[in-house]
Amino acid sequence: MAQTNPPFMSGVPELLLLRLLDQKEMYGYELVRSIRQVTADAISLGEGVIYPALHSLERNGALKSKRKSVGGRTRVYYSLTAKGRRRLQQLSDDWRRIQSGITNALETPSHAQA
Amino acid sequence: MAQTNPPFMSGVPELLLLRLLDQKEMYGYELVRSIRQVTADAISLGEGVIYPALHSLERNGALKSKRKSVGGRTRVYYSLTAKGRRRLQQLSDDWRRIQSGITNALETPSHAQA
DNA sequence: TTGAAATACCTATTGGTTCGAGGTATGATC
DNA sequence: GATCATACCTCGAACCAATAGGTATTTCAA
Repeated sequence: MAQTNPPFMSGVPELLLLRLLDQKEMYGYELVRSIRQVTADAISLGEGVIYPALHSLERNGALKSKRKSVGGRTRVYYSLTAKGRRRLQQLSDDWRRIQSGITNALETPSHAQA
Repeated sequence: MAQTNPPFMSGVPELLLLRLLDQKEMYGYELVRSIRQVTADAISLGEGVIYPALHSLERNGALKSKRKSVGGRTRVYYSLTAKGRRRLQQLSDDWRRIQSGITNALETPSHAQA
């Protein structure tokens, strides 16, 4: 089914990952749960979204990773690079621009004048 | 270059079209300008986005159209169907959900506790 | 002790859709 | 008579989120 490009989700995984990792380093599985938490269950992203997104962000230099062994388990911790912080800034700005545009449009009273 | 699915734009054309056409019937070229206006230039959608979106919305029954001749020019006016109004309602709800989720995530103080 | 659930990682495929560029034609303007 | 604004349209590319499926280890209850 793949229900791709669902409404309003483009760019969202990247923004959330950068935002969370800007606060502290985390590993993939943790990020999946964390995203549900910080969005109060409004947004839920599966591992099939998170892992590829992490890999792609690392590939283009926005994230760096290190492996850690914790209680017999291997975790891959990610954190932001300088480039990642710039990208976060840019995405946040984009988000706020779109957000305010839509808010304007939705709030325009139903029979307002130009 | 095609700069596709730029961050945060998925679903946006559909939402804006339904929203504007819920207020009054309009034609494509008019909608292009209107979107810039109601979003205070935050969002600008070209004809290459608007026309296919209108056709697709009409195809699946959210819009109905009628041709009008105005001063020698042919215009295709679109308006919402009942299905279109339901779709608008659903998209608005989706938008508000995502929007509040992201706002939560972005506003979380940088070193907040779980 | 066995087996289910949670933890933790991963990939392949699909599908939808936005975008820029380009194309036609008419009316207005200079 | 040329250029601009109006008004419609299509095509192709690029992108990327989602589902589904796959591996392996630890934990815990029956």
